[in-house]
Amino acid sequence: MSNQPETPEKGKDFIRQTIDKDLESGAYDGRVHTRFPPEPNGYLHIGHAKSICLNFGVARDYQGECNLRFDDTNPVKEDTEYVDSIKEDVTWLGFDWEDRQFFASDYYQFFYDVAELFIRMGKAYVDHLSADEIREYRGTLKAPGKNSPYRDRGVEENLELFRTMKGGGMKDGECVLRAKIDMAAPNIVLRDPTIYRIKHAHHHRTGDAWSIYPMYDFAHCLSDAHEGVTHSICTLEFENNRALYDWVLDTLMEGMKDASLFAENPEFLEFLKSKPGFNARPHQYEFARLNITGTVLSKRKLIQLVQEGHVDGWDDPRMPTISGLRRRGYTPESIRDFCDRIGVAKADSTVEHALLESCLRQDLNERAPRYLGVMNPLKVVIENYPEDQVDEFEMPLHPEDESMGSRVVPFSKVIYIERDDFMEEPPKKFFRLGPGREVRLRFAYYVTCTDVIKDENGEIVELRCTYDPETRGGWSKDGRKIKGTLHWVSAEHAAPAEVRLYNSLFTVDNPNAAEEGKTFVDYISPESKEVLTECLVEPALKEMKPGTHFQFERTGYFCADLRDHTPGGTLVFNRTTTLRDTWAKIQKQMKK
RNA sequence: UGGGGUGUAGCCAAGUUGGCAAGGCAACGGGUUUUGGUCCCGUCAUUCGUGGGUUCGAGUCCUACCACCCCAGCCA
Repeated sequence: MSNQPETPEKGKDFIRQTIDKDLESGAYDGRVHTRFPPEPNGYLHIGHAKSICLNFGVARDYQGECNLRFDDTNPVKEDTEYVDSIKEDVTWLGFDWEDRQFFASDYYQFFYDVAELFIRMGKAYVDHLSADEIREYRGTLKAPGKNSPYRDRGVEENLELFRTMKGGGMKDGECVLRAKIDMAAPNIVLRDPTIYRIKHAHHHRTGDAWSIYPMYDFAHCLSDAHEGVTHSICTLEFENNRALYDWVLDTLMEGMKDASLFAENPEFLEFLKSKPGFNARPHQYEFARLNITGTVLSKRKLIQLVQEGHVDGWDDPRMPTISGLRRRGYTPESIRDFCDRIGVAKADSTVEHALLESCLRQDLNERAPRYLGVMNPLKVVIENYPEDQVDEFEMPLHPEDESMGSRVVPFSKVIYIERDDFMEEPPKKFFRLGPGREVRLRFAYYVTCTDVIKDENGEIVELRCTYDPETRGGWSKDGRKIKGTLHWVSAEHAAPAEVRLYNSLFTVDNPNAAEEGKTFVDYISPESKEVLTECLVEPALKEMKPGTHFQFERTGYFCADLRDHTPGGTLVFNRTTTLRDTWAKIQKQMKK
């Protein structure tokens, strides 16, 4: 990966600007340390890719480090299936956390020790109010809350209760540990937030060792500091939580000043002092999460699509998940380029899907080898071509990159062309094949249509043509102008293939904004997936490896399916995206 | 008693000591082309949410408004 910014003159995003200032002022002794902190409760999607590129990108740009940390503080939602997929996706995107793979659950004992410290400091208490009561006592957005009757329990009582919670001696929901801050705080996050709750649940890593689990706000900042993270980057919806992030860390650092609080546990104080993160603490910065037109990017909605069977799993090529994009044929390079181009800012925004496609096409145009494949075959017999003759044409795999080499494509008397490339009554701007017209067969010959054969329903079933032997290779000495060039396959040599055409999953730009009585699933497009089973492709594709990217000339970019394609067996190709199609654009304009 | 944020072109987004509105995508013209692809050239903000003010000069400073987003989980 290049360390050179693509456009050096482009202004840095606000996070990098902040880091520049920190570096200038000597903060963190010049260290830059970030982390990507997914909760292992779902698959990663392209919104996560933005965060991954930011966090790992910042570390790369400043010769710092970026940790992979699984934020697993809620055992009922999390599973190892997700940690495996997350690791695979981050790696596939091209990032490396080296030996810094962590879990919040690695720090459970540490969190617990901090909680006891807070109790000793009089900064936390066990509350026996029910969940409903806590909500009532919290007040509203505009009205202050009121103190819990348990708020002023003594340190010893709190300690004993908290230890009972930990020891499993209480039922789920019986009580919680709360931070003692301010029930009248204008920021609701600060109204004595819950920091520990009781859950007798099996954790994917710690098993049944714990019956209490810390809340995000308590665990996250402590994890950051524990790992020596300097810049903790998250999305906008956590802006309000920053006050609590700061409170927890500042309270801990305040506590570190009083050695008497550590009388029972002096080595804990030493441990804290030895960690840079508890001396120069991390700070949180928030950026706007990614939205893209024509798709949904919320975990809840993505799960719903999978569970209700609207798509064929997390890696369905229509899904905006990393695994879905991968299977669709997106490259990591194109996704990284996209993340670079959209920028990082604080304004809520929705990026047009066209930008993602543009990044994709730019990358694939450079690297995808070209092949010939016919989606909807129309038989063509070349009447003056010798019965048993087979021509072999050597065709370049890439028109602008000779180093990619070439392949040989056989040609014979009976070929297939694309049905859309023939019109019996062509309009003015159509310059493909029609009765009496001459076109070029790519890298082969010029052919002229002499006859159209139809079945009893009037359906065109076959074309008769003649070819000009003087145009071998697809070029004529006499300088004859040929407007159209068609792709083709030799009937005798072609391989059958299944091609899956994918379009936008939704019919509207913003499926999230559903009308009265509808939800986003009501906007799923019936045309999002179309399976073509009668396709014919050139023989070179028979041995293609799953996951290979290529272009069917004049049709689009494709990818051999990761699951269903077998070299030498069933050929299955996914359409990653179409080529830019000015003919389609002209057709649209003509309809108007 | 509400608090926290954000408004620059159709979509992203630079713009940081006030000095004459980057770039990308899209769109639209034109050229090249054995892919209606690619590539190349050109057009696309007299104005920065709105109104006042300060100043020789304001997207940048002051002020008053407006719009949108987030927050009342024992989710993250």
